[in-house]
Amino acid sequence: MAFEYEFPRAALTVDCVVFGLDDEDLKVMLIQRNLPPFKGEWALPGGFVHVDETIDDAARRELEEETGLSNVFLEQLYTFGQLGRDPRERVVSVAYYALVKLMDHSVQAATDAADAAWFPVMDVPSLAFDHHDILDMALNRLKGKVRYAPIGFELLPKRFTLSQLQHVYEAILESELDKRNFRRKVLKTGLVIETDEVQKDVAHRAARLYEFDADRYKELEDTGFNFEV
Amino acid sequence: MAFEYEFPRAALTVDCVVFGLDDEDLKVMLIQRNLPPFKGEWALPGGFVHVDETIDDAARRELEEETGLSNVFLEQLYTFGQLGRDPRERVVSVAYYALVKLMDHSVQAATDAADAAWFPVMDVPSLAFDHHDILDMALNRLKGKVRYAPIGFELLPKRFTLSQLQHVYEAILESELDKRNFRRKVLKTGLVIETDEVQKDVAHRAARLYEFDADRYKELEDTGFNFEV
DNA sequence: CCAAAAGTGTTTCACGTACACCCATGC
DNA sequence: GCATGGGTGTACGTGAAACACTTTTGG
Repeated sequence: MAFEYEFPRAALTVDCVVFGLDDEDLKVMLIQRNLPPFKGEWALPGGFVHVDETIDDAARRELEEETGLSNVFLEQLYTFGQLGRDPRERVVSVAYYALVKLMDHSVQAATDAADAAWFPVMDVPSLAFDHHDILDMALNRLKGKVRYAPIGFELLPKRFTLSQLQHVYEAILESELDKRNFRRKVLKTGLVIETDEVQKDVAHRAARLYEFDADRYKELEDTGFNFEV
Repeated sequence: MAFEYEFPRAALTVDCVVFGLDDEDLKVMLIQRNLPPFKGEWALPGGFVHVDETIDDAARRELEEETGLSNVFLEQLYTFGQLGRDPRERVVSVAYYALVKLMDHSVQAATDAADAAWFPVMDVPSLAFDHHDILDMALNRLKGKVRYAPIGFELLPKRFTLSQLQHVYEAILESELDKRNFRRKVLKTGLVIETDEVQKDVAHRAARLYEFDADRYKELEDTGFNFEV
């Protein structure tokens, strides 16, 4: 007990909503708490912000510590400061959401922490604290942002088929899209480049693989451009 | 010095970017600091979050204390936690942006705090802390959000002319809009209702006054609707 | 040869956009 | 009567949406 202040201070934490796409389902990573409060319940990964690290750094550190994930898309979501959201004391939490490429690393590798697991976002268990509110807001942000920013790619491996990309959008937006219209629209943006590689080991006609052209997106962004799906 | 913690804690503050529309210009309210650090420089209104109030409440309280404004549109913007953003110690600030109806209360009434003043957003003085970053982000948020949410009305009195509404959009988006197309599009949303009142004391043909239909917006919102201008 | 997903064009309709003139009012 | 902003309609082109069949590959 060595740090003293003139006025009482809230504790500052980060919580991360980590999304991944597994087959057709949008999933979120949860960890089972092994400490009170809410011991044994599922919660978003997160923890305290150190006084000598930025909030972004804290989010990345906690993510790596608790789930082994690094080098992921991570963006600040909202700061939750309701009274009583933590039963112990006043805790203000800066929430982030992350998008990870589940198809690269298998789900296994990403969840070797025994108490971490992926849940379909449409079927999550009861959550600790106000983490349901945080998850809801993250889902809404994702649904909104995916329509005007090219973040869908963050859920896919570097090379992907257009059908995979379409499934990303369908999973996030919870609606079916027309294949021909989707392909035409995506290709017209000029932001996906065709490679000369095709799928392997599939029991049907192999689809062509594409890559997202991040450089071109940066150019277009400057000239006031809007990715739209 | 009565409050002790096991680990050092950041101080938590709120900062408010208050927008108003004065004639044709989008303006932001700044206050001149009378305490170090940055004494004498302009800054966003803000202050410390009390341990027993929510962050939203803190923002409203600071806004009222420092500028006399209450009952305004207020929304959380982003949380700024860079190291060194406050030279004294680690301070994390939750930024908000507010939209006020400048035409109701005259500018005078809103700025009777002697050290508060409105500046055109395109011509603000040098600001304390990282407040330029906060202002930039607030402007970008406003530009984005005004396109899909009916928040432009928050800058106008309850009853307004369609030309006033158009000026709101032109000021925020920094572009000129076609009068006929704008009126058609706005009226087609069904979210502005014609009153039987017209302007008074104008040196030309008096324009009809309209009101925003908040009830109808709530209905439409539920059925998945998007205000678009 | 069958199953499974890849890949491909056209038509239709709604909406965005560009554009110019008369009207009402106060001074 | 003139200056000032209020108010109105149409034509054109682009883009969104709906829609079905052939192709390729592995088993």
